[in-house]
Amino acid sequence: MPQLNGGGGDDLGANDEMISFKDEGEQEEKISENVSAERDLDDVKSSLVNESESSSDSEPSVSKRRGAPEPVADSESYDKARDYFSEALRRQQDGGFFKSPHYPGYPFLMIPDLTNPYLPNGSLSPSARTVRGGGGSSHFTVARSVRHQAHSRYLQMKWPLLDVPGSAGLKDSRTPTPGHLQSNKVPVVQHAHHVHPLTPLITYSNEHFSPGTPPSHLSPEILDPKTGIPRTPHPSELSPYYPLSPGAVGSIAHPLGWFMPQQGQHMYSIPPGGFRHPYPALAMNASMSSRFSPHMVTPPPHSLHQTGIPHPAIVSPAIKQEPSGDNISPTMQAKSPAPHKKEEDKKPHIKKPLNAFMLYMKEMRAKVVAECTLKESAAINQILGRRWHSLSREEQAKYYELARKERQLHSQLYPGWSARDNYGKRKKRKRENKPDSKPEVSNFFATKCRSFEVTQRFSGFLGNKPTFFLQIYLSTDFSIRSKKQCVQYLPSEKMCDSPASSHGSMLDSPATPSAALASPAAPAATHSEQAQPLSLTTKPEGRVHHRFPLPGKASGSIGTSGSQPTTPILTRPIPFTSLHPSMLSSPSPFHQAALHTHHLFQSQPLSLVTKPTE
DNA sequence: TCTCCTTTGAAGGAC
DNA sequence: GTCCTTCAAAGGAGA
Repeated sequence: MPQLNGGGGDDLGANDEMISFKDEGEQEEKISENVSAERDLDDVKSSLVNESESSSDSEPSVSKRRGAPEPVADSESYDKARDYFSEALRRQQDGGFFKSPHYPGYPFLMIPDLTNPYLPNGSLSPSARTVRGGGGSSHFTVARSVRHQAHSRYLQMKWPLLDVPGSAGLKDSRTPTPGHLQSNKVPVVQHAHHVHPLTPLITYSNEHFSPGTPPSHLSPEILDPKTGIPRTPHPSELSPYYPLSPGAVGSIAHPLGWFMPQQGQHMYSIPPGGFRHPYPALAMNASMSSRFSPHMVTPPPHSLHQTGIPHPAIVSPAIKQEPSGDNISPTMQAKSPAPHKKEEDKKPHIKKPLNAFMLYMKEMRAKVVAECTLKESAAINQILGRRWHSLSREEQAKYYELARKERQLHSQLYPGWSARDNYGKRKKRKRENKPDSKPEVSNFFATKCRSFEVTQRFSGFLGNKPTFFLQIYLSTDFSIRSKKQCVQYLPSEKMCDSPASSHGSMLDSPATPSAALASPAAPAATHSEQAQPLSLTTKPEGRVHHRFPLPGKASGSIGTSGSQPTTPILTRPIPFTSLHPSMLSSPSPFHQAALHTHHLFQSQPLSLVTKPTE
């Protein structure tokens, strides 16, 4: 019998896409933030719900839910969910995936949200970017779904807590209940800050920061839920290498913070032999008194080079060859007309200030490399991305604050600089990949998504009610993909991965509450241990799990980490054809699949995985 | 030598 | 207002 435990493994096809549905632990106040998003999709829902509309009156409104979040879990609700799944499956099989009102070519799944009054529809994303388009209503969690950045694509869904009534109707009697759940009835919501039993090398703990940083769940409001701007943490929470003063423009840096290796390293790459400080000239001019103080962040243009040391954010061939080159401010250069191409080429390249994640990466990369013995940055970045999501609010807030300071200083140093200035300055990108990006995504489901498979899995208990996740596999055909595949997570990397999973899954990162706190615009769910209905989000996991190597792409798709074994991460999804006969009572294959796989009981969030059509 | 991969976030342009 | 694209870092890998 196929299993879907992320901890085990199934080398998903090179084009597989996986979506992890995680418990975000969102608070009910988040619901109000998503009302607008829900409205935006009302028309779509209304066109899909049909008969379900008639029963909508019985469903709690958003406001009601906000005021009196009371889980609704009964057989009728589940029947509705089943019907909606059936409808979703039917439409999908008909080639008519749900269409986004904003991007008609972008499909999304509409998942009934019948049981989770806490569900902050639309606030599911680990990043603000992926939140867009999300939404839902008291009936639905609309999961929109396609993100395409560069060549990464993943579905995005949000799944309500599927609270099976009494666990009688649907819960398979064969589904064993984990002993620890039976004993204490504690929801098996694995929060990211829980140390993974197999991950002793987690490095993003408070050890890097102030030792007194309280647990995130004790101070869950460090990010402004409205503005998304992280609240300035207490200085004691901040990295000693990036001391920040709350509310102050400037701050007193560690006198030698810029000179310290590793954690105190510069923010911008510099030529070999360069100065290891983000703003060396300023640091020297200011005698290291204040790295960000206003009096020093607006130096005269020529001061940038008066020391002969280039700004680390400036990368120019001239600087690389002649560090003491011209004295013209890069801003002035950027603004000055460039009649000749050669002159343009000589313009210093003022790099973008690093964002919070980049700062985090810069700091943690070395550790991850050391711990995981990985060298490929793509793989390292995947791990870092996971860890980033596993960070507590406070920890992430530190980097957001750092990034904010960096941007502030950068803008003051180069007031005329625009990120647009760097467009096209990087190594020539393959423009040929650009046109196919959106069309590929737009037609992705219509042409490549053949079917999907669902596995319902026991998650744990909320109170005394069993909860379940769904794991959905989308059958797709990614033969159109031609890009080189990056390395996948491999078993040996598990030791380096985030402790998101309670069972070693590298795919699901279950119950990572930081899914919503990756961005300051998406305040994190708390790490609260209180029993909240599980809301599920998605993660772009699938690309790193390759089940089927693509023709001509095998080298880059499976086990490209050299010595890394190629043990599959996920087991093979359950095909419809393998459904147990006893589970085929429902007319809906979707339902059948859900029922059939119900006996799988691992404490794992819903995951949506696409697989290539064989 | 150049580009891709891979991650998240910020910024700017397009609509 | 929303969405998309690009770039920031990193270094191995492939073309």
